[in-house]
Amino acid sequence: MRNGDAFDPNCPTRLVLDRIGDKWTVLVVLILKDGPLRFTQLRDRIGGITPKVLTQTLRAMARDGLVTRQIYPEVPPRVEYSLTPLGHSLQGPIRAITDWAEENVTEVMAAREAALAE
Amino acid sequence: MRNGDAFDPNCPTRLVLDRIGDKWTVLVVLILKDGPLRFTQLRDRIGGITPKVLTQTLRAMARDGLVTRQIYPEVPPRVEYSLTPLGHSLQGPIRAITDWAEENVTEVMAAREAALAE
DNA sequence: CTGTATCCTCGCTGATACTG
DNA sequence: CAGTATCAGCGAGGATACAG
Repeated sequence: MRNGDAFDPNCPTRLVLDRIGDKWTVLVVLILKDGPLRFTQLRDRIGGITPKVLTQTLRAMARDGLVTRQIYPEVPPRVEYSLTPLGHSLQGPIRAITDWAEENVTEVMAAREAALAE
Repeated sequence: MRNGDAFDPNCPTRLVLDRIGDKWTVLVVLILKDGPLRFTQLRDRIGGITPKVLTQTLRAMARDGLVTRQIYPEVPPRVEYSLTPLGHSLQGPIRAITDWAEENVTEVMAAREAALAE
């Protein structure tokens, strides 16, 4: 099972890995962690993301129960996205990664330099 | 900086995220954690990976200092791959993810079911 | 404001075959 | 045994324009 976890798309590990591997998803989690934001706010904060891709990302996250989509029937229309408790809990694993990254980035970069020198 | 971490390819977080998002890299770490293996052994254990992709994965990991490539000048040739201490330490973040996945998979799956029902 | 609808390109993956 | 070479195909992702 440990061996097969990348081949079964239904494997929990694979599932989470695919989401965490997506840079937009990680960014959304980090940006939404302080409170709900509207579509345009998200877009501006992230910067460089097209509306299509942002929509895709948010839809996927909503499907998986990571964010909720709150629609206010006003004019002009307003939609707010916020993290669910599940989405908030994702910060744990993400933190583990960013911490590791900050701790070891110098070593990784050094390895790359060394590889280039060859 | 927290906002920009996905756009700068040199950002440590982005760097690690890209590697962890790659299913083959994660598998290699998990499989090599008990000791060195040869190219063919890795291929057989992983199953379903082509030599080209396995080579690409191992080269990338070697560049980043995650694995070492030990060549024994024998006939027939023998090459062993093993995790560096840095590679071993990657198990921490990976564990954080797999743990989260196993803990929350039911909730995620439930959210998906609910989304489908709509 | 909050998205959809197209189109297009690019990189990655896998299949297959071949070499030192 | 341990790769390299080559090619084809697919799908994600971005640019742009438009709609409710």
